[in-house]
Formats: sequence, C-alpha cells, structure tokens
Amino acid sequence: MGRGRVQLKRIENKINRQVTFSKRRSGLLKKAHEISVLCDADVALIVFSTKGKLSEYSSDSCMERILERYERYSYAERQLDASEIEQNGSWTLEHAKLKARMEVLQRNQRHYMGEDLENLSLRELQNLEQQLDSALKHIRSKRNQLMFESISELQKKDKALQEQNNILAKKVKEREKEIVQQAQQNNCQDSSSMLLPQPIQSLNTRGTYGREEEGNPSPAHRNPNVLLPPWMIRPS
Amino acid sequence: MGRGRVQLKRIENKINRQVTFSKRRSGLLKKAHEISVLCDADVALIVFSTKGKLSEYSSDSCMERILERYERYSYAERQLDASEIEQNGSWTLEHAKLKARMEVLQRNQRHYMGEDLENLSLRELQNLEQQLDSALKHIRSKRNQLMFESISELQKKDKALQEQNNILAKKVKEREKEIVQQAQQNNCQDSSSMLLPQPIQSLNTRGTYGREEEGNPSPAHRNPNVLLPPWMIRPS
DNA sequence: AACTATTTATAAGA
DNA sequence: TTCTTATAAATAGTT
Repeated sequence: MGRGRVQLKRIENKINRQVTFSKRRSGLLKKAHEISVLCDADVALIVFSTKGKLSEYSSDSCMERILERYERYSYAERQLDASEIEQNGSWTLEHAKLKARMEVLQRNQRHYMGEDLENLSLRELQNLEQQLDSALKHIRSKRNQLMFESISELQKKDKALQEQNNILAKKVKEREKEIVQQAQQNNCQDSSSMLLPQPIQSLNTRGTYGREEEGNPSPAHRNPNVLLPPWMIRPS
Repeated sequence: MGRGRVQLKRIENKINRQVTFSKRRSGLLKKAHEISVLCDADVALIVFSTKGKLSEYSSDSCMERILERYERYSYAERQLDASEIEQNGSWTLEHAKLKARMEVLQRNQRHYMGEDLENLSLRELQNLEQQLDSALKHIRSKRNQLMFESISELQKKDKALQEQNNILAKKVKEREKEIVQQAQQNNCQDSSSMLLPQPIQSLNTRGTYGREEEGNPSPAHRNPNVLLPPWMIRPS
C-alpha cells in the first residue's frame, strides 16, 4: 500500500526500516484493537523493534491474563504432565506454573548477573547489554542524587555547628575575662591563656571535604568517620 | 476498507462477526509477519476468537522465547494470588515459600533493570552498580567473542571464494584465448574483449567490512545479506 | 469462496 | 518527526 510494490524482505536501509517500522507498528496496533472490538476477540500483541524497544497491545483483559490463557491453552494442547496434574489435584497446576515462572526469572537473573551466557544469541546479548547499560545509568543517577542530598545535609549540620561554636567561643571569652579579672584581684597572673579553646575547624564551603593538598590532611580527614559518610572514604 | 465505513463497535450480527473475524484475523497475521520480516522485529500475536479458538503468530524465535523476553520487561506482576492463597486453606507451606522467593526474585529483577530504586540505600546502590558493571563486562566480552568468531569465519569464506574466483578467472582467460584464436582463424577480430569477467571483489583483510569511504560503497555493502551477518549491517 | 467498490494503509517524497 | 499524496492493499457488502 503505497507508491510502490513492496518485497517481503528485510529493508536494508536503516532509516527506511525505522520509518516503516514506526508506521506499520501503529497500523498493526490499530488493527489489533479493531478486531478485538469488532469481533469481540481477545488479542495480545507484543512487538520488539530491532533496537529492542517494546510495544504491546492487549484487549480489555490485561496482557498477563491473556498470556496466562495462552499458556493454559498451549499446555492443554500439548497435554504436558496431564497425568500428574490429575493425580495431585488442581492446585498442582498453579504450583507447576509458579515453578516454571520462577525458573524463567532465575535464568533472567543469571543473565543480568552476566552468567550463563553461553546459550544466548548475539541479538539477545545486545539487548541484555542495552538494558543493563540503561539500568546502570539509572542507578548511578540515583546514587549521585543520594550523595548530593547527603552533602547538603552535612553542610547544613556544619553551618549549625559553626554557629554554636561561635556562641560557645564567645561565652568562653567572657568567662576568661571574668577569670582574668579575678586573677588580677588575687595578684596572680600565670593562668592567663590556659583555658582558651581551639575553635572547631569547619568543613570548607565548596563541599569538597578536605584533601585540598596532599600531605596536609585536614582534621576531617584525620577523623573521617566523625563527619564523613562511608561512601566518601573510598575513591570509587 | 470496503463498501462502507465501519463503526468501531462490536458487530452484533453473529454471522457477520464471524466472517469479519476470519478475514481480519488473516489480515492481522499477515501484517504481523510483514513487519517482522521488513523491519526485523520480534513479534508475538495471540488471538482468541469469541468462541475461544486460538490463533497465534510469532516471528523467527518461537512464541515462548518472545513471551519470556516480554516477561523480562513487564514485571508489574499482579499479586492477585495473595488473596487467593489465603482463601484456599489447602495451600502448602512450600507453595507460600515459593511465592515469597518469587517476589524476592522479581524485586531483584526490577533492581537489575534500574527500576524501583527508591528504597535502596547508598550501600545497596553501590553493590548493584558494581554487579551490573561486572555483568556488563562479561556480556560485552561474550559478544565480542561471538563477533570475532563470525569475522574469522567470514574471512575464511572470503579466502576460499577468492581462490575459486582466481581459478575461474584463469579459465575464462584461457577460453578467451581460444576464442581469439578462432576469430583470427576466421579473419574476424571484433569480439576480442567481450567475455572478460570482472573478478569478484574481496572483503578487505582487516575485518572492517567495507565502507572505508563514504560514497564508494563496496560490493559487500550493496548486497549485505550475501556475506554479512545481520549485526554487521547496523552501526549500533 | 469469489468478486468489487470503497476505504484504509502506507511508501515515497517533502 | 510529521505531512502530503499517489498508489497498493484490505475488506464490507454482495453474489
């Protein structure tokens, strides 16, 4: 349907193939919907593009329901384990299905962990690779988000501690004055600077958390567990 | 498409509905096949008629394979069975355990796909990241292995074809000589170079498979299905 | 099942 | 990607 007759073979031009895919996919989905409505049929349609992108259509009842129906039907057709099922009662069927699905999940999981790749085709490997790649991106972005949140929280805490620190330092100075005055009153001047506290050093304000120069570790680095979250310690 | 416009609603006349179903079903199956071939897509189509009769189509890889692949994508598993289990007191402990394990697997799977990361701690995210990273390495190495195998196989084939090609070229030259001699014998010299064949151009030996320069496509590129495996065609 | 008048889908071009 | 348009294909109603 179009300006030229079309050969039923793979379209080699990539752009063309992509465009045709897009058009035909929407046509196919439309027709799947139409037959399901017009003829009251239950339809499930799953399409993976070359690049592995999924499109799906399912009529009224959801996809899983239709797929289950399909499994049931094809089970019945193949009459697998029919005897076993009848022997052990109806729940065994559910149990068997559960087991089968679990096996699928486990196999997938192994694939996600990069194991058990021997039986995969190049195509499947590529899909897996793409999926994992995008998953990694999500995970890394999530991790970064958590890290930034942690950083800004620490900075807030830092600021609060600074302020408290200043207040305390002032109080100490006042206390010192009182002592000095008392000492002068008692003619005894050798205790002058004994109680002067070292102000607590702050994190720098750029969120870089020390190590500005090698060989000159900041206090935060000498005592990393006090202020730094665990992920800050490893280079990763 | 037909002699009248059609409303997108259930056809009430039973006969009509059945006929339309039959026609449209075959159309739908055809189109599913076409898109799978033309656009190199993986398609699964399941249709249950009103009466419950099953029709199905699946591209190259078998139905089960595609459905598995689908399951990998769709993990929005219904937990309908949970209530069912409690209703039915006869469920064994083992079954419940199975169910629980499956949920764990499903959650893991979602994590492996970079989904549902909200409740993970930074530590967990890092573990996940490391695992996926190493999985990706395995997968990529496996893919490379497959690709190199394919390449060396193609190179072998290429070499063999080259040799055959040379032999044929020699034969043709000899044949040409004979013809020229005959022509000289007949005092007729205008057929001199008519049968000189073009030797078949080889793949280059570095395994780069043509397209060394744009605008000068190699013969392998003009006829990719002859020598190239599918993954060599896309740049991906 | 076949046959067509029409509608629809879509290939190619912009 | 989206729109347009000429044309191929699908199919509704009919035989």
